[in-house]
Amino acid sequence: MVLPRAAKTQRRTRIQEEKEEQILEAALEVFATHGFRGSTIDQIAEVAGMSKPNLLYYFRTKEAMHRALIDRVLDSWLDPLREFDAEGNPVAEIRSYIRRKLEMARDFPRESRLFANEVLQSAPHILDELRGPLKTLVDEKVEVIRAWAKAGKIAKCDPYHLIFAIWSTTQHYADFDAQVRAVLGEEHSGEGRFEDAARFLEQLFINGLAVHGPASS
Amino acid sequence: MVLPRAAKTQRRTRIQEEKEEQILEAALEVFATHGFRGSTIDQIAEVAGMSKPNLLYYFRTKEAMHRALIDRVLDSWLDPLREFDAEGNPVAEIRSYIRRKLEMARDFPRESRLFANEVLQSAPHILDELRGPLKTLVDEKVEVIRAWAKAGKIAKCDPYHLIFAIWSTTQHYADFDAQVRAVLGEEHSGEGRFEDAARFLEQLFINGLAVHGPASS
DNA sequence: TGATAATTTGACCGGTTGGTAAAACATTAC
DNA sequence: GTAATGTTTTACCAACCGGTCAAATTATCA
Repeated sequence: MVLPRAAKTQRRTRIQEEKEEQILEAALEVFATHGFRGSTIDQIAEVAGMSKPNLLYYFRTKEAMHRALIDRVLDSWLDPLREFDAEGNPVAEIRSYIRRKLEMARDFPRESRLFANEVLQSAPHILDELRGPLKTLVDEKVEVIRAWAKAGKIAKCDPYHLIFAIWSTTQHYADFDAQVRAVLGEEHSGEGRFEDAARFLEQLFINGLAVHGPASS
Repeated sequence: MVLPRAAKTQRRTRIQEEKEEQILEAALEVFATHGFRGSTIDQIAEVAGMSKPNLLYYFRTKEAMHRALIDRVLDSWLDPLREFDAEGNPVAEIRSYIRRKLEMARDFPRESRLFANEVLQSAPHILDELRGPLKTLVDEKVEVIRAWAKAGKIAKCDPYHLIFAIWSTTQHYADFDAQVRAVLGEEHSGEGRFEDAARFLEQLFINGLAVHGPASS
């Protein structure tokens, strides 16, 4: 036999697991930095520390690498939203959703940029995932938020745009890191900026969604 | 003579103006969609409706095209922030800044994506502009916001992160349009989504920045 | 009109890119 | 040990890419 990926549902070798892991790690690095079209197999091979044909032994095409990477990363990327709990306290839920998203931007910026590159270029490879699993999950959480607003626990608002706002503000620190650093200057670009961002965003969203009843006091 | 760009400060031909315009329009389309590395001169030539060597007659390299495009677009891109007026009413100023940014995302999404692509890939071609003119302008407006907060006209907050939040939430609708459409579904993806977004964002930022003094009312 | 300069094109070049073929090498199973 | 299988490498290819060149074409203007 010569093609491991053709193996008929056979269990994979230890070497296969290790190498595929190595390759996907390198692919994440490169795809996140240059986008799909801007990345070359040679680049990925160099980062992975192996030859190009060796890479192509494990993934038959550049697209296969990209696909495998997306499949692996997408699920964990949606986890923070999944944890969004209908039973919890609305304010606390929103606050901790922002926290989790911001932590992901800090700890997994490459994953964020991988998707950002895709979506920015019209999502040619992940449109189905966006229209399917992502939309389904969002629709579900939108209903939760809508119920909270109806019950007067948070201000009435368009839940879709609330979710977009949380996504964009938090992922901004991963996707547009270069701009954030340039504007803040090197002196404020330490890890402390994530704490500052968290404080600001919590203030913004918590106050922004607080119920301002007709009778203040 | 053979190279128009070498013309010693001579006034440009009508044809030169027209063709350079045509080329930059096409370059915007292509660069915004595929990023610098992902774009090819042939692509731009095809969109511009002329041959590749003809393009290279007006811009000697792909980088020169990109640079010319950035120079032309950057200035107008910063206009909304420039209009931010220290003398105005804080709430009204912030509200109309959000409006203007959202209108730009709606009316000039390609310009937004051009920069997004650059910044996402570590801003290799515009880092100087970010660290120079952009930072200077932001620093200036940060002082305005800080003064407003000190005067008790808006809530105390980190002005840098406020600006980041406005940038990210508004540009989201241009840069991640594919995702927004996928999540909203085709039925809510009409132009009306910008009105919904404007309503939500104004509510979020105005309430989020309202002063909640110890004595309300 | 004709001379001159500006513009456009087709043919081409060297380097890169995604991907292949086949043989060399390593590992595992018996 | 050895045969079968799994892995890696060297050499290679055709297509594409950024860019050049010289010739052909068109616009300008005396």
